[in-house]
Amino acid sequence: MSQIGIPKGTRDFGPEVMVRRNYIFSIIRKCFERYGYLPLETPSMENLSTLTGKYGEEGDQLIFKVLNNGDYLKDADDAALSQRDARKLSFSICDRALRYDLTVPFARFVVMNKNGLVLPFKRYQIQPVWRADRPQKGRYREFYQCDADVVGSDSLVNEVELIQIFDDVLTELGLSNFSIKINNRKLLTGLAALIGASERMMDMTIAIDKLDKVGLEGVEKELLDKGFNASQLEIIRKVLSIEGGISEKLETMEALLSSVDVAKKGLEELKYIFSRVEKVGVKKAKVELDLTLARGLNYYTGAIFEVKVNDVQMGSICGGGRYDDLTGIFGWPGMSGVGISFGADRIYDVMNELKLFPEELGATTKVLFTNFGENEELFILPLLRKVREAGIAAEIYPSAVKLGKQFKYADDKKIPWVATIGESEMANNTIALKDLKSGQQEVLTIDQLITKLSSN
RNA sequence: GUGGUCGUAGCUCAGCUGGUAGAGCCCCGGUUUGUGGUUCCGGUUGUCGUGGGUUCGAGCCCCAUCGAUCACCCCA
Repeated sequence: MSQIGIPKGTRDFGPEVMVRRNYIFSIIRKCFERYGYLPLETPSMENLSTLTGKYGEEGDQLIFKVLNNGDYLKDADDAALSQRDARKLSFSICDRALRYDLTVPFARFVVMNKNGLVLPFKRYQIQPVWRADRPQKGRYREFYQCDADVVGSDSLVNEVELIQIFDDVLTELGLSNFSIKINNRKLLTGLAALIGASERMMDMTIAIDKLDKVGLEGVEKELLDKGFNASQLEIIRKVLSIEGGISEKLETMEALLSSVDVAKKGLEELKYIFSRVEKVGVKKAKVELDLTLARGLNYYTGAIFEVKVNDVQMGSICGGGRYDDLTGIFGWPGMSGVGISFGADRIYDVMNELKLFPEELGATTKVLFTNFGENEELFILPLLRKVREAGIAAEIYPSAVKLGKQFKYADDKKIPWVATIGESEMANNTIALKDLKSGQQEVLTIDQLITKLSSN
């Protein structure tokens, strides 16, 4: 047994997987560009201080830290070292960390470049992120996020368009049974205020976020454990029991929460978003108002989104929301932003499970020229150049092995055409072109071959 | 961080109540040497994850360890 391997939660992507991944990425990228977003890349590493405190306590612990170079113990925290307090110690021996998401590095970029940006600034970013989580189904330690964010605009038109992007991309990828769940953090803030537990809003939201998993009773139990009292539970239960369509839910919430200004604002925002989405229409998405949606990331303040595929056992494949003051932490307050993120790896897993990848993605090389020897090689090389210049992916088998082996290579690599040139073809200036799928073979000139393969 | 399941040829796995390892696929060669995928014949492959223990004897039982996987927490 060999001992080589790769770190837990990471993966190699072989050619056939990469072809499919690129298919996903290209559809997402094209859609982002159709909506006016521009590309951005940031470094894999950020300063540790840039990342800490943005993802909640739980999130901070999942940040991969990078050990300093050189004599990194020189500045180590002596107290932490002697107490073997690894967490505390890490801050004195790690100045950098791998990025945990794309939104925070984006906010950092915006602040650093505030003088040169055209506002509102719309960017997209497709890069890997790292989380020191324990891997399981659909959860990796290195995975790709595909983000689109806009900062410098309060307009809810952005929210509406981002919902359209979810719908456009996932529909184009062939998904049909998925739900875009929408909520607004302001409602949760308002609810917490109403029951007099503003400072414990996170505890509350984390508990009610589990409604579909543990049921109403489970949620109430968790809330009780966390010290909420009966009258508080009463109100929360009312909210969680709200049923019906989007407008009914909104009306009921209004009746419950209209005394709280924040909540009122949140309800107005939601109404606006839903009415516009309805007006513009969706392709395949089911747009839902999910009052239990909370989302763990600390920085969200307004609308929040999550996308789930309904017929596959898998966590959410996309997320997003509005954050009013993410740039404020880096010294530029008042810049509201909103963004979404596609989890490419989960989308890949879902599409794989549902067999949604098109068949023909595998074929890259279109035609293989067989190799009989040096004379033929000399004859073929110029032809090959001509074929490639016509935009046709072509290759020559690099050595003159048995013909059967060369055909098998084409077959294994799913190359659809094989061009054979031997003595008689050279004499007549022709090519024997075989269609591996049908088994048919015909004799063509080079120009006929190019015409044929260009139109296929 | 907590818990469950599983580690046998390159891959997927079998191996009965403990008696010194198998199948299919893949790969390689052949089927008279310019035609793959289909048929037929032949061949290679393993310190049974690692370390220890029980036993006359362990792939199988016990302990430890590492790895994979699933669930919880949280999240894409």
